[in-house]
Amino acid sequence: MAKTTSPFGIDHAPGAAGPAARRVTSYDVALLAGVSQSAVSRCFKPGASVSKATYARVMKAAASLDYIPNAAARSLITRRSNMVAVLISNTSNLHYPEVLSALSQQIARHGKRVLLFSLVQESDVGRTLADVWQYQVDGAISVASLSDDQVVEFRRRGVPLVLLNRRTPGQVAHTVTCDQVEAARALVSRLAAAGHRQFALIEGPTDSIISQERRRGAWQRLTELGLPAPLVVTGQYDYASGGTGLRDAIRLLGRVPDAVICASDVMAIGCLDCARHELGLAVPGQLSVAGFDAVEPSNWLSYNLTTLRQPMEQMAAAAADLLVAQIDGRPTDAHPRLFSAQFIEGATARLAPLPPDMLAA
Amino acid sequence: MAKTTSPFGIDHAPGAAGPAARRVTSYDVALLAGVSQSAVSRCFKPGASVSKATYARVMKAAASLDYIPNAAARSLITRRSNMVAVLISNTSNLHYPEVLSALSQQIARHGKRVLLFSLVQESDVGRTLADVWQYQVDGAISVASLSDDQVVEFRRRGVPLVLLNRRTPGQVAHTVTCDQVEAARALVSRLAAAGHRQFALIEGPTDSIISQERRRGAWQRLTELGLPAPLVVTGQYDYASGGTGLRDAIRLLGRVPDAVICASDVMAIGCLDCARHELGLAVPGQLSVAGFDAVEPSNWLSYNLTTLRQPMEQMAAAAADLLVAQIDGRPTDAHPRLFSAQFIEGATARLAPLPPDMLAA
DNA sequence: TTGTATGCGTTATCAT
DNA sequence: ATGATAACGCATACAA
Repeated sequence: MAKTTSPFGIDHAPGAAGPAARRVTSYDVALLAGVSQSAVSRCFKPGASVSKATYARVMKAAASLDYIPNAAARSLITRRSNMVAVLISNTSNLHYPEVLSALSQQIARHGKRVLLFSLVQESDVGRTLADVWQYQVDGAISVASLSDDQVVEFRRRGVPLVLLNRRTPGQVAHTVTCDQVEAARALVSRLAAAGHRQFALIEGPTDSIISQERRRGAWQRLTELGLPAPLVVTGQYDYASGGTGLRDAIRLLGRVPDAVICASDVMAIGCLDCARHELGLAVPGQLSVAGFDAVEPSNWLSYNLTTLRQPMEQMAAAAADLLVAQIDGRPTDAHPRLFSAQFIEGATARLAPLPPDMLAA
Repeated sequence: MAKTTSPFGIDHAPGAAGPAARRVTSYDVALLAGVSQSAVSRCFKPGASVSKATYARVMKAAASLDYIPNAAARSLITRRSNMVAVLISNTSNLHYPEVLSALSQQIARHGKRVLLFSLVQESDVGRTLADVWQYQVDGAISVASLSDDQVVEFRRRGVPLVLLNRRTPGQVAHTVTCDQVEAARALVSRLAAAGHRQFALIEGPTDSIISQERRRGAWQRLTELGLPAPLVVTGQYDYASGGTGLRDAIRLLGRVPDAVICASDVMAIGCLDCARHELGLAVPGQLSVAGFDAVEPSNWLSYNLTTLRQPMEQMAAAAADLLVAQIDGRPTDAHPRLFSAQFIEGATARLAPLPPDMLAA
């Protein structure tokens, strides 16, 4: 605690910091407290059998030595690292901050920590997985798409896995998702009821399952309502894709569509800006625009976007709970946790009030 | 790899997943390869002394057994966990995603992984620190403010530390920062040169050092230029603070200021939206607005904000390099890594071209 | 309740 | 280049 007197308030270049003064172990504490090492160990295990007296002496000694149990050593014997791997890619993940901080909070509630595997591309999972095994994580939450083989490998290695907002092609795994099909259907229903007929969809990358489901839902509902097939263009979930998507749609369609549904808010915002500032279109006067995710900017005055919010907090909590249940060996049924998106009316789409049963359609 | 035939493609509830089939160890590999366990160990250590022949046999055996070294056991003896703690709060950190993914990439370049300590409040550091010690991380990067005592504790425990975009009150630590004073000065210079006289500053939380430096720089330069003192109001770095900040400023000032400098882009955007959509002010006609950070939305057509970009990629790389240098015991001088912000002209502030020497002032 | 002894899976040391 | 052996720091079964 003593402050030094060098001009920098630092003795040496910090980091030289004394050649790693031997670490304080439970033996040191035991010696000082006059008990055995196992007694010390027990004192740090909640619900162990220790007398008040020794507990007090041990804790006092521990405090005076600044003793803190070594998680590496502990995990070697307990086979619990208290770490959870989170696989996530920033590029294809729209609410990286919300998801990650929500996950981190929820995982911390269970006394575990997030070991972050941040992918540049979602397709980098393969190369990353070997690292995941090394670190002996207790489980993993993937916000990136996994192949069947990868899911199987988790199972084979006995590492519990939960997919958040992703699905696997074939293999069944524990998943926490938001019902994208239902959300897209509800959106189309509302727009159709307000008189929109010609739709355009600006999608995410073709391999994005979420985007596929959103398209499927929209398509389904349009068909049911007997409306013309939507024009579909592909984007990258980013701002620029919204603008180019709109231009492409108009060109291919030979006219301005009645409504554009974008697979992400950021694309919807790009579309909106392009419509208003570049094409001079009135939104929602001449064109309705809707997005997905309810990211923060969608709520800003300049946009006030019509969108659908996923209950991310709850989903993160569900994912953490589900994972920890598996880790603890508690029975966990395989059925997917499915949440519903919340419709945010916004002001970028012309909407008519609807009978409630239609909303659920 | 064999797929099962149950209706779910799953044998049991996944996660039951067989009672933790005994882990494959280096002994198993040694046995299969017909060598000693130490031979196996050496094969996984880069630059160890192994013959081509045994290396091949070991690797083959390892592959067939799916062997992967156990990081917990390794770190116990090597005293290297290959994990770096990252302390960051999402609320007070404006570019959480950029920072975090940049840090993760850069740390991965050094063969290490990020153990995430996501704080709800920056002030939660204290409670979090005990966890950091437990996990035996090789070092830490803090994007949250640390007290002097906390910095000292890192040193005492021999855990290398780098502060990213933060400083400590007294203690000197390794820091990577962006020169906020210079940035604010440059901004004021440009605005003053274009004729703005009455400034308002919408700041971040009073304990935010970054915000303090930005104010100091702005104030300094205004004084030098003989301009009236700016009106200062405090916000929370969020969207709403921008609007309320602007209203307060106008009320306290009795008029609309010539220019508002916001301590974050998000506040600047809030200010902008309030000015245009609620107060009906023309920006930059009647009012100039500028922000800091160049977050993605600042670049969107609806805003096109005048702001200053911090070179986050480079800063993250510098932080990672600096930390790893300390971890590896390489000499590291204590002088802070100071980056310069890049001026983004945008279209929300009336600007006049300036002689280049004035920009540096 | 407490202490003794053993093992977790690896790397490091030291012979050979 | 290779193998035996000793740590690393802790938790646990068992004896006391």
